[in-house]
Amino acid sequence: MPRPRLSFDPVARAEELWCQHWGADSPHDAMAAATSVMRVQQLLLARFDAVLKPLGLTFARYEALVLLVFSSAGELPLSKVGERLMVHPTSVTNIVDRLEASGFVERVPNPRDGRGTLARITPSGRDVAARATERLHAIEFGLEALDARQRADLTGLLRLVRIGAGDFPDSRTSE
Amino acid sequence: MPRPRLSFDPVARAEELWCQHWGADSPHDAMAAATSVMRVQQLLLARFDAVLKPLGLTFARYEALVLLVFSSAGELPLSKVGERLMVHPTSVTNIVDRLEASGFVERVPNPRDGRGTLARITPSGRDVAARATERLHAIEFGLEALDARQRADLTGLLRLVRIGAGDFPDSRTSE
DNA sequence: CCAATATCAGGATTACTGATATGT
DNA sequence: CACATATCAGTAATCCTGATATTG
Repeated sequence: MPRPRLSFDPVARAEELWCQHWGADSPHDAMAAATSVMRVQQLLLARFDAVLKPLGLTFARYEALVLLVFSSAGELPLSKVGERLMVHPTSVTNIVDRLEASGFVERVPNPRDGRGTLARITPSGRDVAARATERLHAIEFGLEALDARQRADLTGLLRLVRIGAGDFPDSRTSE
Repeated sequence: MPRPRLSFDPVARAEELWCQHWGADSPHDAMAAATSVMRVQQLLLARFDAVLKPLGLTFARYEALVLLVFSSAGELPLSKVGERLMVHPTSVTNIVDRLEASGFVERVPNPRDGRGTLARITPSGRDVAARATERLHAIEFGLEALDARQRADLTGLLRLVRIGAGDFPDSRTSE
């Protein structure tokens, strides 16, 4: 449905030129794979933000909201939110500010740590999270082009990359 | 080598909770794959920017520089740069501003179109691009965890997603 | 006159640094 | 006192809208 941006595969073209300029012994296959990740992320994020915009959400705020929906009490310390979403503490403050201004979360002091603050999801927040999820389900998170097997393969390959980059420890190794 | 951020796989955890909250018939596999793309992109970009920072480059500027290195004459219209990198015209202006301030590119009027401007790479720009590429090769673009087969598989799967999102037309179809 | 090419002004979002108030 | 948890001020990077001068 979307109009193609280019008349050729930019990743394949780049890999070809890479070999010519920097040698066939360069890790051109890694360059092509990494470039693909970057480009797909751009394409997916653009689609997600377009779908969420009418609801007053960005994808970052949606992720924070879902984290709260999934928590047992509907609330989490801001530090936990930042850790899980890999965002800077000051960015968490900003994101929660916006969500609070929209009435989707509220700040409450952490009863178990006087220094901390909890973000607590509101009924309105749960409602918008459900509607946003519906919309993302409708576009299959931008992955209509992949079948179940391919989605699992993709997740598995990226899982290896995440372990290699220290996202979480590989439970199958003794470390 | 990097210290793990979490003690569990956040993507697997999310997929589990997704089924509990929004049903096993939801496209939870697409959610898991899309979330993996987002997370890997964050991890890779952080590594790339860390490696490029000592050279005075961000990954976005590096990509623009490589585009010029690969062009036959070492120069391209700014509009072409934006198209290829999927960045907004105003962002191209900004990126070229920075590269020009660093002495890595220069602006010259487009002799074939009086409205346009070319970004032309300088000898200094070619030098820093080569050194940056060396550094990225040294970390195998963050994909040390994948072998050649896995890199090709990853690129192939993401190619399907890109075609589905309209990145470029599938040459095997008649359209 | 209409369309394309930058560029600029201004606003929005997120990342980061450094400083700070508070509490463990 | 050292450390952790937000928050704030300020800067940087990028995206976007709208306006503009120039040119095709």
